[in-house]
Order: sequence, then C-alpha cells, then structure tokens
Amino acid sequence: MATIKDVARRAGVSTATVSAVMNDTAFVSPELRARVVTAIRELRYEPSLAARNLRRSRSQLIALAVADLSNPFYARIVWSAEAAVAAWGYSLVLFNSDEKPDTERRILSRIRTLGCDGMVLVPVGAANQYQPHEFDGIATVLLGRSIEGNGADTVTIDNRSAGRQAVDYLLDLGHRRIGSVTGPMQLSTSKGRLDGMIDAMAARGLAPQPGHVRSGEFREEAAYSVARDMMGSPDRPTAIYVANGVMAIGVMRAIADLGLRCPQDVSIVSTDTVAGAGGLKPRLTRTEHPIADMTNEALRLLVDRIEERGSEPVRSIVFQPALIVGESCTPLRRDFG
Amino acid sequence: MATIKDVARRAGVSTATVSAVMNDTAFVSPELRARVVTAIRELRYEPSLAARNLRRSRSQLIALAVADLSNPFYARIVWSAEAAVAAWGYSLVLFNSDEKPDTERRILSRIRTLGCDGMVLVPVGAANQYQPHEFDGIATVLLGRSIEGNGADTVTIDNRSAGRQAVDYLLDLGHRRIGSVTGPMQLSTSKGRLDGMIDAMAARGLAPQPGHVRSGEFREEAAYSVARDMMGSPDRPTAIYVANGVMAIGVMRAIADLGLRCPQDVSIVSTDTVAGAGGLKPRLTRTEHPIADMTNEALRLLVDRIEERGSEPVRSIVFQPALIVGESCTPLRRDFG
DNA sequence: CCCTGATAGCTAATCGTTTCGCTGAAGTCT
DNA sequence: AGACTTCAGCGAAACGATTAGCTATCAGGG
Repeated sequence: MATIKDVARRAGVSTATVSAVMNDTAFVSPELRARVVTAIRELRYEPSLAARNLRRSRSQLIALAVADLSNPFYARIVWSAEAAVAAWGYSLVLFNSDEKPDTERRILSRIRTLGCDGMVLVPVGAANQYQPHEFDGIATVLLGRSIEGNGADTVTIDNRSAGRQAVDYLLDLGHRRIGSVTGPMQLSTSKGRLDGMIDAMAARGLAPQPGHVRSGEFREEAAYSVARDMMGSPDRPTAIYVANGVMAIGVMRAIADLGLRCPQDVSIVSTDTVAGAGGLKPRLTRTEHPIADMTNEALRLLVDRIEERGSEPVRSIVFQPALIVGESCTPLRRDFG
Repeated sequence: MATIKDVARRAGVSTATVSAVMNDTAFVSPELRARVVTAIRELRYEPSLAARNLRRSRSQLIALAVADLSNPFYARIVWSAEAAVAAWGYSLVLFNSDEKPDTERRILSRIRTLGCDGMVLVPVGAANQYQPHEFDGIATVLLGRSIEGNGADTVTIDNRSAGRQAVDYLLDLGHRRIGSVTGPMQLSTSKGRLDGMIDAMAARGLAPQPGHVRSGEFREEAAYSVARDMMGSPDRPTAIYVANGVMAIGVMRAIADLGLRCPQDVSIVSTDTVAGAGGLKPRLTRTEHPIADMTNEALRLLVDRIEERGSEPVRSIVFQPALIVGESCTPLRRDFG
C-alpha cells in the first residue's frame, strides 16, 4: 500500500500538503492540489485509518452489542443500525452477547481496546451487575433495555403500555382467563410487559391466575415447553399474551401439537413478531415496535454525544408500541363462559 | 486512558518490558512481571489497538459484506459469522451492500481504508463488474455467490442440485405444469437453481412453459406481484418452485390473496426458508443450506489466508443442500391431469 | 528601498505501540 | 584467571498519519 510519503514524493510536495488536500484543512494552490490529486490517483493511495486514528484518537467505529443475534428482532435492529451508522460516516462493529453477562463483559473490554468512538448496547443481566461508572470514557446509548442509575442515554419502548394494549384487546373480546408466556423477570422488558398485563386486568377487577403466568428465556424452545405445560391443564386460559415474537412461534407450535387451533380454541396476542411471519397463517395480532425509528434515534443520540464534547444531561427516549390486529384472536364464545 | 509509558514508569521498567509481558513475547523475570502486572491492573491499562495495529499493520478486524441485511438468510449468516469471528480472536465489521453494486464499491474502499485483515464478501452484480485483481492485498473469501476468474477463495452451495432436488420432488408427486419464481438472472445463485429445475424436467422429457418462469428481485414484494400475475392465468402451474425463502413468503401471500389454498390448490417448494416460519402453517417443503457450516468454513479459509502468508492455490468449497419435507405439497390429483 | 503583514507550504514533533540491536552482569569453559 | 556465551532488560527507531510552528516569498505602504 502506498503511504502519504509516497504521494508527497511523487507530487513533489510535503506530507503536510498531501494531508491538507486529503482533509481540505488548509488552503492549497490549485496547481499543487492538482499534482497531489493526480499522485493519489496514480498510486491508488488510501489513507491508513490506523495511523490517522492514532493521531486523532478517533476510530470511526461504532460498536453495536445486541443480546441475541438469532432473534429476528435484533436482526432488524442490526439492519437499521448498519444503515444509520454508514449514513453518519462510521462503520459498524457487531457483537452478540447471547444473553450472557460474561460474554457481555468481554465485549465491553474489547470495545474499549478497539477504541470505538461509541457504542449502542442492549444490556444483558440485572442492573446491579454494572458498575456505577461502567460506561465512562466511551459514548454509550442503551437500546431497548434500561439500567437504573447509569449515566447513559437510553432509548426504550413503553413495555408496560405494550402489555396493557395487548391484554386490553383480549379483555375487550370477552376473555377473562388470560395467560402469559413471558421472558426472564430480571429484564426490564419482560417485567414491564407483565406489569402492563396486570394493570389492564386490574382495571377490570381481575388478576391473572398464578399458574397462567409462565416465564422462560426469550427463545422459541423455552416458550414451546412452557406453553405446552400451561395449555395441557384443564383450566387452561382461553387467551395468551406472549411477550415476544420468537416465543409466539413456539407457543403456536405448542398449541398445534396439543391439537388445539388458533384462534378457534385459543386467542394469541404477542408483543413483536418475526419478520416474514406476516405471510403465513394465522397472522398474529401483536403490538409492534418502531424498530427503525428507535435505532435511528439511538444513533442520533450517540453521534451527538461523540461529536459534541459537551456533557449534556442524560437523555431518555421512550417510544410507543402500536397494536396491529391480525387473525389470531376471536371473541370468547359465551356458551362456554 | 493510561498508556504503555505510564505503566512502564509505574512499574519502573521500560516500555519494551511491558510490551513483552502483554504479548508474552520474551522472557521476563517473575519479579518484574509481577510489578508490571500490578501496574497494569492499577492503572486499568488497555493497549491501544490503533497504535498496535499501526505498528503491526494488522487490525484484528474482519469485514463481512452481505447482499441484503433485511433477508433472514443473511441475518443467519451474520449470526454465524459473528460467533466464528469472535472465536478466532477478531472483531466483525458489518456492511450491507443492499444488492447495489455502487454501494458495494464504496464498501470495498472503506474496508481497505479500515485496514481490515480480511473480508467475507457476498458479491453483488455480474462478474464483469470486477477488476481481475480487485481483491489483491486483502484476504478475501466469496460466500454464496462466485465470481469467475477472480483469485479469491469461494464457499458456495450447489444451487443446481438444490433446484434439481426441489423439482424432482414435485415431479415425483405427479406434477407436470411446474412454475418457478426466481431471482435476478445475473446472479449465479438464481441461474444455478433454475438450471437445476430445467435439468430435472429435461430428465423426464419436460420443459417449463415460458410464462411459468418469472424472475424478480430477491424480495417478498417482487415475488408477490410476479406470483400473483402468474397464478392469475387459467393455465397456471399446479406447483411452484420458489428460489428463496423470502420470496416463498411473498408467493404464499399471493396465492392466499387469489383465493387459492396451499397445498390443496398449489404445491410449493422453495430453496431456503425464513427462520421462525417453521412454527406456522403450512410448513414449507424446501431445500436447506447448511448456513452455519458454510460460514464457519468461509472463516476458516479466511483466517488461514490471513495468518499463513504463503500463497496457497485458490480453494473453492461447495456445500450440498438437503430437501426437507414440510406440508406445502400434495400429489397432483389425476382427475384434473 | 526597506519594513511589515499575510500566507503557502515545509519541517519536525507527536500519537502509543512493537521490535531491533545493544549493554552489562552472570555463568561456563579451558 | 581470562575469554567467550547467554540473556534479561533497556533505548530508540520505526509504523503513517496530523498539526503546531516556522520559513520564505510576495505585495503594498511609508
């Protein structure tokens, strides 16, 4: 690879001038500029980011660490994030913590070593696993999940509202025995969605039966076994609120394997759904997150932090989910009620 | 951030010794080593990759440029690749060319500037768009699609076999009027799959009718409109081979919107399917690619190239697809034949 | 005609590592 | 005892860019 010295020698100028031309950082006479540009082209010169970054102490890298790359929800975040990062002139370094706090710890250290200018983190594990100043020294935006008391900007969705909307819909259809398959309780997302469900039922003087709320990992298999267990019993719920899209697939499979039909025998509402499932039957009724908007906003905040050295107050942005009606619910038939 | 000099000063040794301890690159007496290790811990020293890479001319970065991040197929590649890259001690820089040759060109230049040690590329566009030595100077593995005459290692699947297996299955069920919804013809993948279909039919003295082979972008919407058009005509095929998972979703939606049922009215076989769709009805009959194996193999080849400076001959590895039978096909009813 | 001010472009220091080559103390052999 | 090895650890030169500060040129005013 040609270096800036080769270009300088060929153009008969100093390296400083080449640098000035590259970065448009000082006036260079048209004649010299032309010679430099020619030399750059002839030598196919591309500046070394390693050297530039060493000098500028910038890396042009933004890290994204998601909780589970196998989940289409995060795959969509990655998709949006790549586009946004590129649009801001950075490149995206991708990490998958796989819901494991230990892996996440290694990733954070790696991000530091790489000298990433900033990171978007979907945190794994409970809030108390983080030091109070865990993210000092590197611009950070937390996405989707929040950590109390950590001075990082946060972009989340209103999970409580998602749970409330979903269960309100089921209640409006006449369902009363409503169950839920939800994620791990130490995650703010799972907790929020369940709280929303409880809110909605409480508003009508109801509460979920203890055995009708089951939690497990945010994975299809976990949801399958939990749902199969819950729906096998005689006083099974007539409707289920499922806390995430991948789990909804597992729940539907469990129901089918038990010989039950959706929506005739069981109504299902989920929060989030997997991409592509829209083409198959029955279409899920679900609350949807504005993933692209959330991700873009997270990156806007991050780039803002990176480029403004000023320490503005911590910002926290909450997006609202929307209920999308599909075909996975029916009104409760009163003759059974 | 503490630098190596700070550590050296604090431990009362030279920077060379600190470096030796960090990299285990020379013998250091236990006593000095202990002092250095303590100093590192106390100062929370993390070496600057920018400086290290400048010196070593390595970046520890592997780039992955995929053709379409919105496609779950590539999302799964990203998932596998992140894990493999991390396992080899590198970090993953992710790019999405969005099937646009211009974007791909910018990405390649960016990868050079970043000084990535290697890249895995899902190339976009026809072979003639690349210079003969386009990839010189950076270790490259082409994944999924190949480019003739470019000296890069390649990992692909046998697309022709995929098409052949899929259509053979339909022929075995008695179907004769078989259509296909396939991708852009300039891509080796689309062409290979269609060739396989033609092979299979030719082996029984058949050939697809001209109007029954339609191509479009590898996207759900394109497949939807193409399928809707094809299936609207009276001599519509009794079975369709769809060249990719996302398109299969579009085709199924088109069929449903036309009031047809799958599999009763139309049988569908696809190559690849979207993750999660396995939980919904009807389960697709499809050929599957060993994505994780392919990706791991691509990274093994790449790391091999990066770390062995030797210029071994170009390697090309072809994986075999497997037919997975779902519920989206039925035997042709003879009374209509 | 000299002095001043403006400024295009150069020289050299710098960023934080790695690594070559050197020093000097200790050990080994005759 | 003297000469020769060995080798732990050090000093300083890279790596390839940016950039502060300097030099030299030129125009214009007195």
